[in-house]
Amino acid sequence: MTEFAAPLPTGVDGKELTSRGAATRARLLEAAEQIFAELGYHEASIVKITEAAGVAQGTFYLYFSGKQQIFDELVQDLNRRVRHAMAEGAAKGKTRTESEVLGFRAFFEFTAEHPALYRIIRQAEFVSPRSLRAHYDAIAEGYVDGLRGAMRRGEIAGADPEVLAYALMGMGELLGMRWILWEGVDAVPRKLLTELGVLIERVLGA
Amino acid sequence: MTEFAAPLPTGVDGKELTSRGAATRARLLEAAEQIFAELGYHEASIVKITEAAGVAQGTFYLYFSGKQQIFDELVQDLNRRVRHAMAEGAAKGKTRTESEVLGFRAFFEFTAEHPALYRIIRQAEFVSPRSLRAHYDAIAEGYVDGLRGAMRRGEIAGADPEVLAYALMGMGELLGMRWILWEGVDAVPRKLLTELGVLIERVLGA
Amino acid sequence: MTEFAAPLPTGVDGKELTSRGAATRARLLEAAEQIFAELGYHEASIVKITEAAGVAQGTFYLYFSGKQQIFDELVQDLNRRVRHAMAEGAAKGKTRTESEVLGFRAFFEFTAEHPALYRIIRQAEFVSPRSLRAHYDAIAEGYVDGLRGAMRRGEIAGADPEVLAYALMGMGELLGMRWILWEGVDAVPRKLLTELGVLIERVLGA
Amino acid sequence: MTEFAAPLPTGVDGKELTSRGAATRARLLEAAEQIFAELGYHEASIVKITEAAGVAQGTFYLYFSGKQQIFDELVQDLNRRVRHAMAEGAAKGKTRTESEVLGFRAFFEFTAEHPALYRIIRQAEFVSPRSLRAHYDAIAEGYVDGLRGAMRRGEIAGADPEVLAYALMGMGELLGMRWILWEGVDAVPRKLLTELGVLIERVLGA
DNA sequence: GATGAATGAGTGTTCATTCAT
DNA sequence: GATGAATGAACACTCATTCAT
Repeated sequence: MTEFAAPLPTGVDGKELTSRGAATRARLLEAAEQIFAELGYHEASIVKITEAAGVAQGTFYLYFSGKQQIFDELVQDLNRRVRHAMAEGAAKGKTRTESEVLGFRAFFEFTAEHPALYRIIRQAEFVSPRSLRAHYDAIAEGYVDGLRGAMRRGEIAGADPEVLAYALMGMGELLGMRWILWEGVDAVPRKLLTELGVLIERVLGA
Repeated sequence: MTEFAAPLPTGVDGKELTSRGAATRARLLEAAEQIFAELGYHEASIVKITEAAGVAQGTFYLYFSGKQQIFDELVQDLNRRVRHAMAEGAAKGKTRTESEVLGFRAFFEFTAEHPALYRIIRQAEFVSPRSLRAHYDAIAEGYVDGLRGAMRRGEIAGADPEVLAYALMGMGELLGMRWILWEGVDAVPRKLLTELGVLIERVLGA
Repeated sequence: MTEFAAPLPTGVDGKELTSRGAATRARLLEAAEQIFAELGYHEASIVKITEAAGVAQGTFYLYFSGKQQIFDELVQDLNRRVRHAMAEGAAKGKTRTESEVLGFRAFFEFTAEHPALYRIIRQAEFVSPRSLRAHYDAIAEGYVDGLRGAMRRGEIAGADPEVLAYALMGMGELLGMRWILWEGVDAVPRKLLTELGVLIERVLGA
Repeated sequence: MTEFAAPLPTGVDGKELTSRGAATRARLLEAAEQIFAELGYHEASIVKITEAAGVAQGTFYLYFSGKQQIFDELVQDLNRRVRHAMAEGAAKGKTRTESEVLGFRAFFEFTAEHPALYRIIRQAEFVSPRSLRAHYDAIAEGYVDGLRGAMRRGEIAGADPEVLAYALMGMGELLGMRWILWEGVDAVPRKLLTELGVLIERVLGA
């Protein structure tokens, strides 16, 4: 599980921080997450972020080298959280196949429960293409092995596992956008979860 | 087919245009499409668009009320084109089921063949949420009836047809992003098309 | 004399200007000259320049790509003016030797009569070293030939003509700084001019 | 020789320093000299100076009241060093006239051997005009008496001794800039030194 | 119909300086 | 004596939009 741990926070000069500094940095990160999710990358501004964090503008640059960097850090953070949630979901499965289904259900539930966070990701296409690709690839990678094993054992139908992974992520994202984000609901509707479970199973050919 | 026709072009004051005016407007629209696709909404600027169109800055505001409006118009245009392509694709199917599969394959092929255009759409989330939702809904709507009919006749498995439609669009988009946009290929790889066909059939339970 | 002519003014995009545009550009250049001379490069700011020119900040960037560029242009302009003044001074000499002396006296008189302008040059060492070197070299170059000829004819004593040119410029500059700039006088004191004439003749060994 | 000694170092509050404090202050001064010479006054920043000195930012203000003050102190220090070098140079002369020539050669050699330091001086025009004038005046003053005496004895030609002093400094500076700084050489080229010796003698009319 | 000069609010970022610890 | 977090005013620069010609 250490693979999901965030690196030690440092100042922009790479030096370790006092607890006061670490707290300020965390406040900025939190504020940025909220502002980016609400306003989008471009409408978000350093002023708005620092105001939300309750610090002066200059303070921002003590901890982040710029707007892009804090965005990238947010994407990485999000990535760690998604993968953590997926691993936890998969762990609940009793059979291997169940694990695959539950893993992707966890992915969906995460995007569904943090729709605001997921809006951040979709911005990355123009802001930081590398981050975007790294994000999807990291999730897919964590899945490909499990899928390959399940195929070998004949538990799920054959297909290119990477294609499968991306297809499932795509499904999850658009479904989350349509029924969670646009509908403005807080909880994932039970009916949608059922529908989704069925679709995942169909795609996997389980 | 009239449903896919664009409205008559007018000036920003709503008046009809001379043929010279209509030509200028068209040049601006074309230039905007290219610039938005290449640079994204925010990096695109009116100067760049007017330069690409070979007109002065002020000319832009003779035909469009602002940056947002031309973006919205582009999204609507794109929407008409996608739906047109899907209808043509579906028309090639001999059975109803084949039509459904071919329709979505056409959707995917369109996004795959115009990856640059599709980048425009994904920007809309923060730029013009209404346009984004209208876009996806228009596509889904055109599909729901066909799916419902196929279900009634037992040709495909039961499921909420709107969920199905969004799931398929999500699949198509992420697959296109991963293998067309990121891979930088011009043509859709045959292998991917086969994989996709299989996945669509599985999702439809056909 | 065409060698001292300034290039046609254009916008930052390289396009020719209307007379209105050319006038604005000239006002900015004038304002910049005054502000740089008064405040120095670093204390000078675009706001101050545009305020002095009576235009909005954005207008500045219609004609100049930045602070450095307008500075460089000012240095080049100054260079043309100095060389023009020197050529005119030299032209008044009846003998070749007299020409050399008068040429350098003209250099000194120019720095003395435009002390503010000359402060701009001395800033260039850190701001735009290329400009600085180009400036001194252009002046020296214009002189070396004359000096070489005079030496050949035995009118002045032998020495490396480039060394001679730089030595004379250095003399002129520090004398101007000390007695014109620091003394705050408007006209060149007659006594200083006499002293200088003597020193030039001595250095030249005339 | 006590005239060239630096005053006792104190903190910004005027209090005497412990040896630890004096050491820190010295490290800062050294770092500042290097940073100013390399980067110029404006590009130099307190952060860079304190980093180079290996102390925290706040420490700077324990010993100096600000950026200007440390700059002024550096200029004064430089002044003491130049004058010391000139006095040593002059002392080597066997006759009075030789002393004058050697004194100015020492001035030139100093600027030539410490070109980086001399860049600091030329910045002072806008940063600290008083320091600049004080610097040149102190050097000139130390020379005027000697020149006057030599004139009275008919060893050198008549001229305003202050004008003479400034003229020589100007020559030396520009020659140093052109052939040492721009040429990037470490040692003073022998040929230049010879040329310079000749020019000094000519100017002095010796 | 078209131009292009002009605007000004807004951006991200820097840095000398202060101060609680 | 030393630290380093925090400040905030200032800066260079961009760009959607307006308008006189």
